[in-house]
Amino acid sequence: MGKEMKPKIIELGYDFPPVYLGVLADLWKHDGISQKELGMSLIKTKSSINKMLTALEKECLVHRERDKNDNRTKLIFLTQKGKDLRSKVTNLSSELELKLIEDIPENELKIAKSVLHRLYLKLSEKRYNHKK
Amino acid sequence: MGKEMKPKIIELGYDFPPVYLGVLADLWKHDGISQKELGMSLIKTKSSINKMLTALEKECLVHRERDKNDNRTKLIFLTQKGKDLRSKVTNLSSELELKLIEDIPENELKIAKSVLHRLYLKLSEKRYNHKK
DNA sequence: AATATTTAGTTCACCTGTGAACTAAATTCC
DNA sequence: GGAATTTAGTTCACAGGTGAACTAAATATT
Repeated sequence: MGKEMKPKIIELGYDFPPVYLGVLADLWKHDGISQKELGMSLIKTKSSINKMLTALEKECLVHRERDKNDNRTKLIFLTQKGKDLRSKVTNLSSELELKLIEDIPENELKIAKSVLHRLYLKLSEKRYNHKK
Repeated sequence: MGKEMKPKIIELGYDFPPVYLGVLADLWKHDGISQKELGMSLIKTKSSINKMLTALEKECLVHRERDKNDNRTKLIFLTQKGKDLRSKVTNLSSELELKLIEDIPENELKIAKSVLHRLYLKLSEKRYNHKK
């Protein structure tokens, strides 16, 4: 899917790895969340999130602001450009997703997602135990 | 799963990335296949396969031989060490897999696998079309 | 038979993601 | 209220995977 989206990102005048769209997608849902929260929802480490944000900041799509209630955390906000990108990208990506899943029955998709989610939970739990 | 297996690989006296076990698993099924075939079955590019084999060769687990029928292709064979590793590793990994999928109903697993497979096919087909 | 195309493998520079070590702020606990 | 611990974020070196350019062998084309 990245291979599909990359040229479209370029067409829009930007240049960042397609996966980073996940960050924007998250922010389109809830603007002003912390890097920690981003990491949890995208299942990425803090170093990854950091790298992504640095790149998106360079493209002037997001910016970081210190949280006044907790000076350790930084809240991530969309710039106007970042907000404007939403409609263009969501069209493209939902089109792609539709083509991708068009002939897979909905209930099978649901089961597949839930199985993957359970595997994910098991593995993270396991990891956690080992760290102790 | 890599995180689980890594220390066990070390314990066995080897040192290579856990994903590379996939190569060995393939060879345990069919010894003497080409790099091309390995790439297809593991869904890896030829450069990846090359890197993996170079590492496994260094650990004296596999070796490459020119194919007498076609001098371009190299066939990959397990060394004695490579063969010996089989029982130790398959125990470990099937144990891990069992723990992982123990409480996921078999039919759901089957559906999940088939959904993923269909997604994979769709995406590769799409890529192929674009390349033309 | 000579040339062009395709195919298998190698090499290399690069991309994304991460762990580990670090800084600085907040919280916990005597 | 001061020391120890925890937490959020940054930095950096490295890991695994890949595309692109290459070599050499095989196959197709004429």
